Amino acid sequence: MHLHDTLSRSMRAFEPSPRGGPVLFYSCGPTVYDDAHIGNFRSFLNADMLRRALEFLGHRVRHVMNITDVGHMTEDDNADGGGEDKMAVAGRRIAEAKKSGALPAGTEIDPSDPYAIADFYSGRFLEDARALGLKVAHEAQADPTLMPRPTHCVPQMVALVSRLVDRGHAYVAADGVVYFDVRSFDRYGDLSGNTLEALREGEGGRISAAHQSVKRHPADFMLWKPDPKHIMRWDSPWGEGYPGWHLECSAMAAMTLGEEIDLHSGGEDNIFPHHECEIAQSCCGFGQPTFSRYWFHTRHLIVEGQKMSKSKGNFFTARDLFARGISPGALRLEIVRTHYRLNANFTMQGVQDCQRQIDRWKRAGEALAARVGVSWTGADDLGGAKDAAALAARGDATAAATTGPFESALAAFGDALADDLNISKAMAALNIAAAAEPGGDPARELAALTRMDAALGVISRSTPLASAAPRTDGEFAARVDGLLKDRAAARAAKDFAASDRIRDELKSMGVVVKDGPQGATWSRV
RNA sequence: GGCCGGAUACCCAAGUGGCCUAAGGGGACGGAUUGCAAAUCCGUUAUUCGCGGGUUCAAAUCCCGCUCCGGCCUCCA
Repeated sequence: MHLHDTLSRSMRAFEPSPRGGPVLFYSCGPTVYDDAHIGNFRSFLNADMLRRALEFLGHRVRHVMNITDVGHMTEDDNADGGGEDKMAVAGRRIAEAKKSGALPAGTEIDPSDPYAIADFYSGRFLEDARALGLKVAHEAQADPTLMPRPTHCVPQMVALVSRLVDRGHAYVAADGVVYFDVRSFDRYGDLSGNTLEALREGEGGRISAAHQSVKRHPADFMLWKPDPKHIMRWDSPWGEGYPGWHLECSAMAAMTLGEEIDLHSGGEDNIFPHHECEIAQSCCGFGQPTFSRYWFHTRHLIVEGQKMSKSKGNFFTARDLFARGISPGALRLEIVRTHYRLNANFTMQGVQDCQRQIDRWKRAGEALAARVGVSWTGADDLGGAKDAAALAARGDATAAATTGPFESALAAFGDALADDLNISKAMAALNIAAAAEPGGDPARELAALTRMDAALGVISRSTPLASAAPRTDGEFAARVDGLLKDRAAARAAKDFAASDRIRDELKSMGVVVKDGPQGATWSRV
């Protein structure tokens, strides 16, 4: 596999580490003080796609994604943690929602308890993530260590700060805050291309002189801030307080994967300062020359050609879209199909395109499954490869001479994924197979399709969630059935005017009728 | 101001020197099917790759300039 590596700014062949074992992959996950939006999910889903692509190509992967449950400051720009904790802000928002009755029924949450707020939103995040097929979120149900939380790792963070202080890479400033000394690490800036000189200029305009005075260098960043009044705080050798926001990932990556990892992913905005600081902390703290062997960053998502923002009305969380009846599979494909190093343009039209696309693949699979005599709903998130192997085993090995279109597509599909995760090209390979004259052994064909779907992760989630399901309570369904019966009678009597009138009436109820060989079926728009 | 990406048909999106008179999907249009629809199937849909120069036997692909869009420069996926 070839991957673009942010640190070397070049395409590099992905070589497994000589240490052996699975590929060690750490992804920066969400901060749970609000619902994750589709832009957040682009980064998480691209990480998931990379992981699935590696697995398709025969690697074993241990994927860890953190869930940040400490709030961090609204004015982290001060680098010493000014402003208000985001958990406190979220608490106020929840308190208001509670007052106005906007919270979902049955939600019991204490807005003044930051842990409760974090639990509330992390629960919702995990629901969304599992719906969208984030494999790590499924695995974490059996092994929670795969999705670590900083509040459970404070001792490790404190230990890391101690090591940095001991090794002379960190110091306690006059204000009692522990800072990382960026000039003690000569590779600081390598990832982002920033130089200490350029950072000193502070052209971002967010560095205030008052906060800089205590630091040895303006780019020095906070590791621990003593603050006995903070909403979330822990004991430490530097006083009761809270950790710096870059620290958690260095500590948790080391704790869950090791001091040197293979892959690290995040959104492009994480490159600086977050990942730059992680490298400094990890390399200096653990004495490793390399923190992550490859760096994978996803560009941002725009919506309908514009930057996503609440004021423009184009700000979507995953659950907003699920509630509108958009299937998780269609949302996943729309978010993931644009190459990860390009800005993706999310559109409602695109979601629809993706739904139709997935439906075609699904039909092709169902047709094959019918011939094999099995039921099939796409690859399972955890057992996709096993399912495919079992199906292939049912196949007729003696028919090896006639390879069908899906089996033939595997090579091109894999090559496309191996080419820096070229998903569009992989989709084209799959489409060419889906459009081809069916051939080969159906069980092996279905196995091939299942393998490709295990890499894309879309077919099994291509129907809307139950929460968005059409109203099918007895009264409504009985009314629809009654009208359909009338319509069937009218059609039998060739009274098509009456038949169309009833169809219009159903349409006004939000019901679309389809006449099939087995009679009419209906669905909600 | 500095640094970094991008611009391919109505939309999304591959293609990074000859196999490109540009993949794939959606849409639109035409046909089959249908009482009419829906769904499905078949066909058509960029001699051209933001604009202007240049290099080359050969450029969407390389170089220079310009325009526009996006990102980062201590909130952010």
